[in-house]
Amino acid sequence: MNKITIYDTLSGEEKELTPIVPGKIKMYVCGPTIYNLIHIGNARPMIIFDSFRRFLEYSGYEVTMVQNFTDIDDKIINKANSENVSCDEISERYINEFWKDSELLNIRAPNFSPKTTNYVDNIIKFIEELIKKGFAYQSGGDVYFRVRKFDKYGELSHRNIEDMRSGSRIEISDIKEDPLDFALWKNAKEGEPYWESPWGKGRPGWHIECSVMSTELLGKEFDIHAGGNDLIFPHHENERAQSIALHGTNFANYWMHNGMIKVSGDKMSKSIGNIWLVREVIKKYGPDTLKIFVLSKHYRSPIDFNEEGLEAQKKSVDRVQESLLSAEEFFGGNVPFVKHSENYEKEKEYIKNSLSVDFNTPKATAKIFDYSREINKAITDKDEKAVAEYYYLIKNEIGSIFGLFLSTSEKKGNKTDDIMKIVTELRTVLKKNKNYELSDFIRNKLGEIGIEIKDTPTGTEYRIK
RNA sequence: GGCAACGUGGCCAAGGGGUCUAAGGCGGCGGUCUGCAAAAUCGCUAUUCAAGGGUUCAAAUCCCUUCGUUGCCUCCA
Repeated sequence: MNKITIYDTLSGEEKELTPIVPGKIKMYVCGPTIYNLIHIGNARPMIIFDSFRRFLEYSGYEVTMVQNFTDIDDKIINKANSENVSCDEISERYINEFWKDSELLNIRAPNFSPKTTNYVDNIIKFIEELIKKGFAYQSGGDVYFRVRKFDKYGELSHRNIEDMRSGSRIEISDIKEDPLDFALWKNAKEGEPYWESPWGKGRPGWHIECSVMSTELLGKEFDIHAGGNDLIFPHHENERAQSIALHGTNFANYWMHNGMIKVSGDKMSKSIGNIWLVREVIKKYGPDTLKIFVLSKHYRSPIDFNEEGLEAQKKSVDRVQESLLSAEEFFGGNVPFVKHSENYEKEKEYIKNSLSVDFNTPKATAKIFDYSREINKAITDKDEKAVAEYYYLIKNEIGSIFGLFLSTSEKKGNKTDDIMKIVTELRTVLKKNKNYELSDFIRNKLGEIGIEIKDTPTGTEYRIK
């Protein structure tokens, strides 16, 4: 297996990936709170970590991936109240929609997709243990984590407790022993959903769910914990504190965090209201465009999102799709498999090596365009072997790692093809008779409805845009 | 105020001590092909990597300072 390095937030450096169990990787990705349709800010970690997981599998690892749904939380309660429906109805609805968007993006489902509300018993037990160990205390109907008792607090987000106090934006509360303490269990207010617990009716705090579900599904110590970098503090810091306090293990050995998507300088966020829904973007630009747009930037850098950028990306993706389609037509439908040449293996190595250094997807995706050009050249040269080789480098190597270019040829319907054949023949006759006025008229009219005519030396072709 | 990241061509974006007169994409310019067009293809489009110092035989890459941008410190992917 090739050496893979990734940047680890905790140590602040690139580290070689060494799994706890050789050949196996267990990873936990923080999923969304499901109170709305997902936007492309939510989609970035989905795209990145789905690809990373596929890359690990491509590299020979057996991967167990967990991504949770937070299905109980203030925002869900608010949404439910505003629509006058139950929280369950809200979370079920948006989980459903989440899967639709995932599928549109060609994102594989994780091995486990746990929901917080299914783990309340485990959460209660976890909290009880923390209380027994002195890391948590009850105050009224709430339970809090005693931050100062955990001496590693702040390690992950690289900050120290004293700095945080001087910031003094932390609310002072007389029910907490210390302003830094955070809630493990929240007392239920009037009209809120609740579960029975040793501390009365209430619900889990935000951070505890991930500690519990990761432990239940992956064990007390696992390999990779991932999510957006806005979760580093407080969410991941708190998760880590709870888990290490209770189990004494390292919890997660590697912390991966993706950068934010910004819109003209601001972070894309539901609370600011500058969001782009995944399904809107896909409808307008297609899944491959969105994915390559995301993957052509390094996952830790911020991305500035704008339509011009997507527009440019779409053009590049259309060109690739065009060449794949041409390759299929070149072989009359199906591109035959060919024995991997030395060159093919060399290219595979290049892709693998690029992705093995802190998952450098921009370097790998750049290859798509090189291969696309090679396909076009090979078609011109009638080099069957090369056409097939570069076709499969895109489709089966890069495509399988990133979930790209799954379907190329379904843009044409059967009847459309028949009609177009007639139109094409008509134009050929017209052109033979030098009736360019009429043949151009047909071409222009078709162009207006999005059918592009191309008169090539070998005959007339068309594309539906 | 504290912590962290970043500043590469007109725009997006890799590279992270020598193979960099810097990959790839978008755009632009020119050639080939074509009745014309589109597509394709070929060539050109950063002696330069925010600015100023320093280390080194050698820096876009390391160090310092300044300027600028962003994220986190409160729910957030």
